[in-house]
Amino acid sequence: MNNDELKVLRHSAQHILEQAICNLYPDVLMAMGPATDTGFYGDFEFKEGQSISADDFPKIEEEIKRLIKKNLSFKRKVVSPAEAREIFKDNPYKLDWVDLIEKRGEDVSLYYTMEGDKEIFVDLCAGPHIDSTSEIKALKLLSTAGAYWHGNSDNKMLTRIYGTAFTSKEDLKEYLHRIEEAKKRDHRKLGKELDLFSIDEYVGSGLIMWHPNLSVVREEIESYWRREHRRRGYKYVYTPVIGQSNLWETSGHLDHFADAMYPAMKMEQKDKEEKTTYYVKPMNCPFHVRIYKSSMKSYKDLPIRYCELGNVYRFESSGSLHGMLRVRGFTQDDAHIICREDQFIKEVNQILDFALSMNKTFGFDKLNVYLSVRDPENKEQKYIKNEPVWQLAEHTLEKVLQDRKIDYQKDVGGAKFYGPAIDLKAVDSMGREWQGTTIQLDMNLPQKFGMSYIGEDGQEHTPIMLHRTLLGSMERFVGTLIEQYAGAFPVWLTPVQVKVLPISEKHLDYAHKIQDALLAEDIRTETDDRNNTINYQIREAHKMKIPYSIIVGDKEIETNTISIRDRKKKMINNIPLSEFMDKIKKVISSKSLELWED
RNA sequence: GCCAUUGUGGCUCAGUGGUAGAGCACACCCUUGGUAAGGGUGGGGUCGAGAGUUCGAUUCUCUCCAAUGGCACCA
Repeated sequence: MNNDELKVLRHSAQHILEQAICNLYPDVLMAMGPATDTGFYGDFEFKEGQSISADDFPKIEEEIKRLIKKNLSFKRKVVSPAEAREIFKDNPYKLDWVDLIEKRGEDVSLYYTMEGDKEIFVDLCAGPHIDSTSEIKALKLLSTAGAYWHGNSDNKMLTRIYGTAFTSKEDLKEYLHRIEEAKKRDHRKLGKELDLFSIDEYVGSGLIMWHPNLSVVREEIESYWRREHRRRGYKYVYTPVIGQSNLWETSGHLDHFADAMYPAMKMEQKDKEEKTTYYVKPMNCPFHVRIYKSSMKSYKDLPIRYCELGNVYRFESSGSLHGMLRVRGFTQDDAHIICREDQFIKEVNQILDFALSMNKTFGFDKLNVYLSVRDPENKEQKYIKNEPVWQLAEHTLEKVLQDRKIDYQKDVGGAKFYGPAIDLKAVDSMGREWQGTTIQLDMNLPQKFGMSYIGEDGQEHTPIMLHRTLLGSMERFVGTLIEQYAGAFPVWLTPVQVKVLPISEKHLDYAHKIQDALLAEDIRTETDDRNNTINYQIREAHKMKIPYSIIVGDKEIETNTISIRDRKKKMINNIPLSEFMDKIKKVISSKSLELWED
């Protein structure tokens, strides 16, 4: 059965869910429910005071099974809007749908659930459906959630029930198994197990503390990042974490981004003369603009590429926080490129190349590409006004993608308040998307701050400005990286590259000798000098996903060699240290994703 | 922010209207062990915070905080 057929099956399963719910809870109002890539869901409005949770699933599943066993079929019937309104006169959600369908000029189709030739249930539905519910061999309800009607937070919140269905019990079992496996890769779980990071209630939600282990990973990424930027003509800058209110007024952040900013710090009590207000920065751009403006620029100076690992803080809504992937304080691998109009397309292409190569180094070779454009319904409040420039900007970015023949989707409403963007998103262990790379055209700051350069003609011109991040933020990127590798980092990134395990205490001196020799070559090495059995030490090293364990005992000392067991359980006995050293150095310098190079 | 669920030693989790337990981790002792847990002893928790009901609350109720799954937001 292919995916489309499976979707039809699940859509039919969803109808059965609705019917089961209506049988068990006669006062319920069904709103809507589609099939998804992995299952289906249904949105319901339960009677005031009535709620539903996973505890109710067995009862509902039993009712669903009872219905499925009847070998029900589905019958399509096209009716007039008026007829549909009569049938669903007590259900405002269905009436809402009828209005919508009528407005679109589509047929209003109903699907009757049939027991033999008896109509036992009806729903508004475009179809299609399976021939008989007997095709549904396995069905499971998975979770409940709240969801707004039409996805709009001004509307009422409904109760959503998620479930999935398959054509065989084995497929369902395999699916559930896959979810369990994916959960093991969760960076929050691995973050604890591998002692990588923590979020502390005392410090605050969404604020990450990087433990020593993960700090090593970050340090390696950052030095790689710096080197690559230097090679591509970027200049590093450092800017403050706070800035005065006039900076944020001019930039437009207080008009368009204030919701996400930490509240103002007012200094009037400290000094009655000076009533300055400061804000913690949610973005680095205004600072880079001020650096640009600190001196007169010629057309010959452009493009200028300022880059910074900039710490920004945003007060993200409590419900959106998620481990390291959505946080309130983060370090963007930010850069601003200020260029002439004739340089702009080339710069965008260079950034795209840079982003793809950077992501590839870390094993992200497939990322979902989005062109983020304005939401046409919400143009007025959400975005700065300048219709012709918006259109040109969106068109130009789209053309870059088209010329490169990159597959992309449009993210309508995904544009920043100051301009459209090209966004690359990675997928986490549970299939959720997280944006890393973003390339944004800024149509706001050059004008707002009066940025200029002197052209060949001796006149002042306004430059074009691009914002971009390649990794997104260190937090989000490393979070997805943990999941990508399931905690087993490639050797060049991994916190402890080698663990030396002495068989007994009398081999400790030799173990330290090996450790010192490796440390002298900048290979991150530790010795397990706790008084434990070798089995125990191996187990510990393996649990911590350390790439190479070096085991030393009498045999190794006698022959002046080492024995290795890697984290994939491969064993190499009694080789000279120098031989191993050559190999690991090669693996590190090539940033290999493997443990051994040929 | 909204809906639902959850919150017990560092971690994973059991448990009860009469102020708490297990395993792992940790400390000490014994053991000196060759490729995924050697043995013993011990320390450690105002049961997320506050209020209420009760003779008595970790257990019941309410509020708050945090986490989880979604939705909304953001990017």
